[in-house]
Amino acid sequence: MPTLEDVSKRAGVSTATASKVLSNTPYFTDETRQKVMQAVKELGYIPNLAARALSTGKTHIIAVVFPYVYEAIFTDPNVMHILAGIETECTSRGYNILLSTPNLSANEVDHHYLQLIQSGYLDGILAIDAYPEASALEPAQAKGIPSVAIGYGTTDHYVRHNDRAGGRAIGEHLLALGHTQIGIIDVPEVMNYGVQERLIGLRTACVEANIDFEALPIRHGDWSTASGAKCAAELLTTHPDLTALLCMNDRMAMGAIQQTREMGRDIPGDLSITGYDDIPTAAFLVPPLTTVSQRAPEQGQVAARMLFDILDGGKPDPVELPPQLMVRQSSGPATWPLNTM
Amino acid sequence: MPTLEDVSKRAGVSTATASKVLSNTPYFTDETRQKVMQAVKELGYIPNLAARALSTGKTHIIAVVFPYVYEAIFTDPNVMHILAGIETECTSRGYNILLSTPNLSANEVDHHYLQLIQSGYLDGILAIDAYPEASALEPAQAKGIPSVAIGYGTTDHYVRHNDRAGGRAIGEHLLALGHTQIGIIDVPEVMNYGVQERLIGLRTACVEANIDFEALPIRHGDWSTASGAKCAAELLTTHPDLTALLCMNDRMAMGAIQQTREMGRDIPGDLSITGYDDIPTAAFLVPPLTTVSQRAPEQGQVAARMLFDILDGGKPDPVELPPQLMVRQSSGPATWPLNTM
DNA sequence: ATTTTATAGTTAAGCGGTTAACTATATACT
DNA sequence: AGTATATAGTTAACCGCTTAACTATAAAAT
Repeated sequence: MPTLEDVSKRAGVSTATASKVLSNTPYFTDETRQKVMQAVKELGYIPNLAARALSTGKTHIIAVVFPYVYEAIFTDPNVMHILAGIETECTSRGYNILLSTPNLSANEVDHHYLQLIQSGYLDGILAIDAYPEASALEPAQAKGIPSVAIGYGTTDHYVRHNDRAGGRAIGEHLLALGHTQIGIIDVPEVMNYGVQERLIGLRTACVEANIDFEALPIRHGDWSTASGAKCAAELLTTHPDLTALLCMNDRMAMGAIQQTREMGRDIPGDLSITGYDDIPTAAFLVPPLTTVSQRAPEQGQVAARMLFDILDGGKPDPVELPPQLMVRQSSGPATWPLNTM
Repeated sequence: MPTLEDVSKRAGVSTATASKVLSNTPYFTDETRQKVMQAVKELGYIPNLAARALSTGKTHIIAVVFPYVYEAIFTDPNVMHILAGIETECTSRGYNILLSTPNLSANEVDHHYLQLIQSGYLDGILAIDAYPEASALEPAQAKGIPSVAIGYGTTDHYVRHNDRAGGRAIGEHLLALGHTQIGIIDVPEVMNYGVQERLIGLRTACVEANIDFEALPIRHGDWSTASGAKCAAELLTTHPDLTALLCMNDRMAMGAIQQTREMGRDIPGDLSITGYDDIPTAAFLVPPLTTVSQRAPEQGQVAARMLFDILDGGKPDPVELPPQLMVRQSSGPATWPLNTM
């Protein structure tokens, strides 16, 4: 691997000149520039990033951190879409992405992760923080490393989906269609902070429509399709008068759809079903699923931009992305009195 | 940020001693070790990785490369599972993962990617190579950077799913159930090399069972659920005598299942449907989908181990992971003569 | 008593860039 | 003519860590 010294020797200049020419510093004759460039080309010179990093203190690496708070995070469509958004932005800026998956679930903090953060290897950090309590960014902030949280972190800088508005939007949608008997399929409180926010938004929508939110039947799944089917079965059996099922993610909604059809009820004729997330499959289900998009790729992009802004010395304000209601065919007007079996 | 020099001063030793103590070099008194460790702890010293990298030539970073050969690669469950497998192995060895998504689709090679490869920032490369023609590893190999391909690359070192055996296995499964009229839903040749291999395996199974493979009706989808439904509709309309649909991925199989039910036919009573990949949802579909697992996490893990073996000076042999047939309820005995609508 | 060997530590030379500080010349300004 | 300024390039220190080569002492071997 040729070094800057090789280049400078071949070009007949000092390493300082070679270095400066390569970084487009002014005050060099075209001739000198040509000589250096020529040498670079002939030798196939590529700067050594470790040396540059040591010298400048900048690595052009940013870490994307997603804590192992739950299994299968690598296949969570939301998380991966966020990652895709980050990737787009970073690549276009010439930054590299380093993946880190610290184990925050244990009592002790992940040692390897702490080392990495303080190693000077990272120009900045983007963390997917699901809860304020288990923030991956606290140690980073303590060390003054520029960082942006995606979700419910405790940093000054964050971008998140407005779950409260999302819950309210989907609620208002169903209420506007005349639904008053709505069954809810969510997940246990500990599994997601955003879901709690959505429930608050949903309650607001109910209050404004004079519906008793507390009276709505609710079941806790675990995000999986299977649990959605199970919860739907329970809800429809114990509350045959329900005209809608509101699910906190699309996969559980898929399960609910299957289960509902299994029980011989038409969607949306007899029952409306809504999801959350707008996963790619949602639009292709039969019937296509009414859901809420969290605009995950945008979250990633916005977070990355925010981080670059900080690196440039800016002080960007937090961003709350409004939800995007995707009305499709799985929700329709409430039919009342219900045409039960 | 405290440096080694700070540590050595505080401990009253030379930086060499401090450095060696930290790397467990022999020939030091316990007293000296204690002094150094004490200083490290008091100062909260963390080695600067850029400096270490410059000095040792090792960064402990390996790049995971997935070319942008098709859209939505970040949500391809197989790719993400491979990534998860890699992550597990790398984390346990104290290596960091740098994500790279070069654009190989254009005529020119990705410049940023080439720079990265030759920058000395990478100890090794793991690439997901879908085709021998568009290998992300060629430039890396040219520079002598340790690299392992996952899929159909051109490197000495690779790990791949045995698609041929997989195609054969799923074929033999259907044939053993008595199916002879099998409709195939695959994707255009250019979209995936592995699929071509599966078809070869399938043909072998047919030949051995005295079935004319060439006569089997086939439709090309695009991996999506919607395309699966469309192809299924076409096949079942033009060939009402089909008793099975063999799909080249699970998502198309999902579409096929929906479409088939829409058309009033029972699965597996009237028609067997199989997928490929064994995505997480596959087991929870109604009916649960018979499919083939590519064992993606294992591919990732094996590839990572292989790379570490190379880094340790080894010369590991390529690995072909045998397919894992997941027989579930979407496939059953062929019923003949067919009970058509 | 002298040479080996093992133990315990230090000095200083890299690794490959960047950049502040400096030198040197040509041009422009009083 | 003398000073300021713009232009063009060099020297050498520095970033923080590793490690080969060296010094120095004590214990073991000859």
